[in-house]
Amino acid sequence: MNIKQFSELTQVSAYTLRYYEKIGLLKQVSRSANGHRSFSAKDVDWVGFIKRLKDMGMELKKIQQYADLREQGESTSGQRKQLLVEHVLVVEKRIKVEVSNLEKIKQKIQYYNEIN
Amino acid sequence: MNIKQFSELTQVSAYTLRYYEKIGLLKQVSRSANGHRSFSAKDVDWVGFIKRLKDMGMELKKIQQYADLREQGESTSGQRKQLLVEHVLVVEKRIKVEVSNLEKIKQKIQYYNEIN
DNA sequence: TGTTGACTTAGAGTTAGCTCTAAGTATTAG
DNA sequence: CTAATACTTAGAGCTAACTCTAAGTCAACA
Repeated sequence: MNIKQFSELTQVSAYTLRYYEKIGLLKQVSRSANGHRSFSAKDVDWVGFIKRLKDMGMELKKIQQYADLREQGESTSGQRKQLLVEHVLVVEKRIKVEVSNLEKIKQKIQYYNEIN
Repeated sequence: MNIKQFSELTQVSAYTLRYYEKIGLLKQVSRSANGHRSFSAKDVDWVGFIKRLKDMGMELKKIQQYADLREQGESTSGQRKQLLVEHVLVVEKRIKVEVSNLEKIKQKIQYYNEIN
């Protein structure tokens, strides 16, 4: 699959895909005879996972660490798990803050309702 | 209260406070005889509110709109309420996504637990 | 009296994460 | 054969939200 098709499938722009490769998020992307990138189904999964981590607010640098570990093979699965466990804690904390912010803002809205 | 004291109280740097004034988040900050900014208790509340909106992921541009309405007086309270109501929906949606992301990532962690 | 330190302004620099441009090569369609 | 299209690279440009610098004013203290 060339970069255009892959871009459409993953909903990540070709610019961004090249950038991800440059910063080490996408490793060893294979090339066809003419030197063009050739993406696999595995790459689709991996980019999907990157997107999820990003959506959870993980910085690209952290994701890159995960990518490095992943490249080193099975022996690093404990470390990768650890990265995820830590980030889960971050997100759980964040959700709590968001819920509490919501409460406060809803009180303010309630106040606006009362003055009208 | 001068900018240094206000900065410490609100935990917002003096740089950022001047920037907020420049982009219209802080309106009509009063000045003392020597031309220095002089902040009030009301300003403390307002910056606290800005911080909460920011923490809820509201962009400074949106907060600026709120600040504009606020400056125009009581007659705009309906519009300000509307801004908040809309943002509450955004945050509620976001929380749902985060909860679902958490679930997926926890499954992955579970998988890591099983292979060890 | 001089120097320290808090303030003022306009505008430049920083960071993350893209997004785009320029210049060039290779394949495909008419 | 020519034109359009898809790709390649290095590196510049963009946006949000700061963060800092430079140059200057002014009050207080030794």
